[in-house]
Amino acid sequence: MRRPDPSGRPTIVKIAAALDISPSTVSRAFTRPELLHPDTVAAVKAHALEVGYVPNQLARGLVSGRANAIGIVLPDIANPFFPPLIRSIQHTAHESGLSVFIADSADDAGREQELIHDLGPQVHGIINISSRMASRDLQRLAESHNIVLINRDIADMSRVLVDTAPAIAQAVEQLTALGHHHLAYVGGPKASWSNASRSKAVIDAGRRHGVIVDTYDTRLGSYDEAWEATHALVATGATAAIAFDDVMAHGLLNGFAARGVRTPEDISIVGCDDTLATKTQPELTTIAANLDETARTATNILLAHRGRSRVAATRGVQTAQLLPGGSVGPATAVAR
Amino acid sequence: MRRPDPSGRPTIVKIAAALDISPSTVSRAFTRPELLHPDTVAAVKAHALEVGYVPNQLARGLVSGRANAIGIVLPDIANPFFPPLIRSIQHTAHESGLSVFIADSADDAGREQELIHDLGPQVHGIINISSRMASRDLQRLAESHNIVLINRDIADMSRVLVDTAPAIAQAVEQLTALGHHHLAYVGGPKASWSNASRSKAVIDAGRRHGVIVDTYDTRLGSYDEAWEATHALVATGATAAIAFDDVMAHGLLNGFAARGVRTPEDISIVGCDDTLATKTQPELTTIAANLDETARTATNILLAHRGRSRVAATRGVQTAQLLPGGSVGPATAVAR
DNA sequence: TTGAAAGCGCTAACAA
DNA sequence: TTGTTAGCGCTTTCAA
Repeated sequence: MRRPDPSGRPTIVKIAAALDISPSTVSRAFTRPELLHPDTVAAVKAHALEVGYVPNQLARGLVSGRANAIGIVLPDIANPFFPPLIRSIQHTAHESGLSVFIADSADDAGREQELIHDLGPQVHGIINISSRMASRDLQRLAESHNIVLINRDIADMSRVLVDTAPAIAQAVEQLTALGHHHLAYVGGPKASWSNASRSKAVIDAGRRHGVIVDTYDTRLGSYDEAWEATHALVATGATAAIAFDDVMAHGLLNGFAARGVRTPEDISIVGCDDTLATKTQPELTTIAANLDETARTATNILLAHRGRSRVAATRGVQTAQLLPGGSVGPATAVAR
Repeated sequence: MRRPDPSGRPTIVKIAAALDISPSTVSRAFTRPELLHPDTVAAVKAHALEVGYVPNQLARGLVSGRANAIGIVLPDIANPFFPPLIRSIQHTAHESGLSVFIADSADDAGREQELIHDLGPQVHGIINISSRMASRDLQRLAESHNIVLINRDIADMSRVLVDTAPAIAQAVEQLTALGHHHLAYVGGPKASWSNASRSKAVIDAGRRHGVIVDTYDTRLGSYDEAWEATHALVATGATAAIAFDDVMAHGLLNGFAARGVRTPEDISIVGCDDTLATKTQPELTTIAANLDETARTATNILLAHRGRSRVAATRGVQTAQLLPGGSVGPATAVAR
């Protein structure tokens, strides 16, 4: 493997020397071509292409104090909810000529804080998805960093939220109409705003319709925890379960099946996030939002804030929709 | 939102001035503390912590010509095979104080080439996973970039391969022992080395055991394509299908089910990659490798090559294992 | 429309 | 063990 020695890589100065013009002119050909004579721009670009010139983003960034990049900080890349968001953020950033750093905090709030602290000063801004940090810590970081949150609602911070409450209310309403009087909410990660928000939505809707709502907390919000929870759930007499997300709903589906409890005949299940709804049997009834739009909005807010201080915080909301599948049915008269 | 103005952020020079020492001493306190008097190091670190100093990676990188970062380039972040790899790479890099850029080529070889070309010069190296590029283009890029491939086998380039061939041979052997004489391989992405390698493994093993092997090509290797393929498959008389990956195996499973073909009673299915094997019904028989190890190996090779030119190419192999599930059973005597 | 020169924050010879 | 100095590649005043 051969790599050019440091002096081999084309630079603005070398291009300038080759064309017998000044380095600033070469620089302007890329950054402010409208200031230059079109012929000059053309000549520079042609030569640059020929020698394979790639602008050194480090040197560029050193002047402005920021790399030509943004960062994404999230709890766990492997959760299927995140990759589509990452992809959209990356594509949006790429359109603005920005690269994307990614950092996975392994569900650890301390690690998350450290990552933002270290990465923050190097980039134009950070999109922090499903943050596990305490609000006051986030607010403190926001004093010195450009941060946009996704699925975390903190006053005075810019954020884009996927609002699942209306769809959850609708799901509860449909369930009660189908004769379900005893629901369970199987919760996700403790420190997750989405979980708090969904939990509240189920409880509120349950109260409005006068039905019982049990809440099952989990530590991580994993498939396995949901699967295990079915052991306790079968004993309670609940006829419908709303899960934090599709992964957990899938755990419920399979856990119940392993115990001989059929979906939707014996138990109705509602998921969330639409990560694999159409792939289960029966297909999950779930709740979906436009994640592409969510990601683009967050990225655009971030870029709008870039370099400016004292920007008013923005609050964007994407309302999620209930997607009927085959995992919801009428409550059975027979108590189990 | 308040962000420090450019002059507000602490720098090495400011710390040096405050402590009345030279900037190089401050620099060394972070990079080569063993050269300094312990008291000096302590004083610098204490002050740095107090004023919230974060080293400017851009300036650091400008000197060496490379950012303190590596890049990951892959076809599609949302494919469940990749996120665990990304996570491991990121954690390994973090241990070496490196950040990670991520770039998704949207399955487009041209885009991939562009991403490597633009990102390459800025980083210590690039891990290119499941590359879709032509070999000669990759080789050309490797002349001027530090690249480590995962799941792409090109002579003279460093690479880490997940070898699924032995496990596939074993699967074919088990299937024939169970009376299957007509197999189908449902292929993945056209430009994928893994697909070519798996396809060949199935065909070779089939030949050795004297059984028929049909091959079904797809464009993207998606769940939907696999689902659709079951329409054609039911007519062929094949009693077992080996899919490119678990996502496609899942598509087969559900597609067959929708057509009243039961797994494993009527059809046996083998997946690959272990992305959701335990979550299907029945649980998929699949093929798994140690991805964590794969990612660490690739990252370590990359870091070992960093900054050095003319390094001998390394070829690492992770051998995948067959994981028996419930989706394989004896061939039925009844032809469908 | 172009050029000259200073400087972004840091590291790394070289000197002391 | 610490200081001095030059310079990484680029942008950006200021001047022409």
